[in-house]
Amino acid sequence: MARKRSGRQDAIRDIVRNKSIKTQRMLVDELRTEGFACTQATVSRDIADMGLRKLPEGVYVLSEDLHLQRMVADLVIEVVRAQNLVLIKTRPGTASGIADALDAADLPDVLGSLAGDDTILVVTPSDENGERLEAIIKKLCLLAQ
Amino acid sequence: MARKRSGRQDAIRDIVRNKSIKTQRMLVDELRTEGFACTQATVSRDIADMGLRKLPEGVYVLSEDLHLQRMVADLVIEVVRAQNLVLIKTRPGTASGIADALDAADLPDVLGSLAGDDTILVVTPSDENGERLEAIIKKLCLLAQ
DNA sequence: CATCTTCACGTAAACTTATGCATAGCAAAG
DNA sequence: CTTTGCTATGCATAAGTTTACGTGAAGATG
Repeated sequence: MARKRSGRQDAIRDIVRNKSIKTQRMLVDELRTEGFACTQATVSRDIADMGLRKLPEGVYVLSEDLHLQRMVADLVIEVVRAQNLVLIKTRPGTASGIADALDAADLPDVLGSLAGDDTILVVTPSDENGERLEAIIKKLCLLAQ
Repeated sequence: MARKRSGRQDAIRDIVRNKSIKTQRMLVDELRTEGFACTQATVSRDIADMGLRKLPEGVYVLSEDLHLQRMVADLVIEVVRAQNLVLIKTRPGTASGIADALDAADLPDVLGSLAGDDTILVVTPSDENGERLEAIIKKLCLLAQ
């Protein structure tokens, strides 16, 4: 039975990273499409357990991602992708700091990264992974916190 | 008419700095004791206007104080007071950084501060001001954010 | 087994915050 | 002195979140 719960919480992690979840109701709906039927009350408890945060913009974020979130929102200028490679253009001198935060966030799509002065090259396993990572970073860019 | 509003918002600033306000209802009550009669709806709008933040711990904080808030919560070890002087004991090497944040927050009680390596001396106008400042810092210490 | 305990969960209620609508007060224009 | 327009506000209510309570499943224990 604990299996159901932790599976669901894993799913929540994915969903929150990939979509902009603004209410617990939305999260319930997303979970349902992935085969996890539960109620909003349960999601409320999961959110408390997992320490999810709701930003002033009204979006839920993993607390592990908060640091990355702040750095990206403040310092990233542009994100582009070439197949499985994601290039992140940053403010001068900040690339390695962001790359550290990126590594620390331990995203499943990231194989490794290489930081210059104002550019980070991130290597992902496949084009698909690259696409997902690109989407995640771009989503983070939009949030101010 | 704008006078009423800005007076009230000044009062909110004071209240939020000096007490741990957890709900808009509490804020309405506090305002009422200071002669500002208004409803929760109005407070909700004031909070939005002023950019107040509700921390995960459930306490409202001025957004201007957020930076100070984070530093104090992370780095301050102890706060003591001798009359109008407040001594803040910090982690080694962080005193001047915290002092900067303290100055930047522009608290009404602070005349000036003097930072060593792991200690800050803050001078306030009177014993009363010292007491208030002590309370404010101690309040900030309790919050994790 | 029978009983007890614990844990996850749904339901419904309570609580907290945001908002649509109507209005009062004030100011500028006619 | 009206009319028009704008801002701040209250009221009622919607929207969103948390919580008290009860239930059932899965294990321990005797």
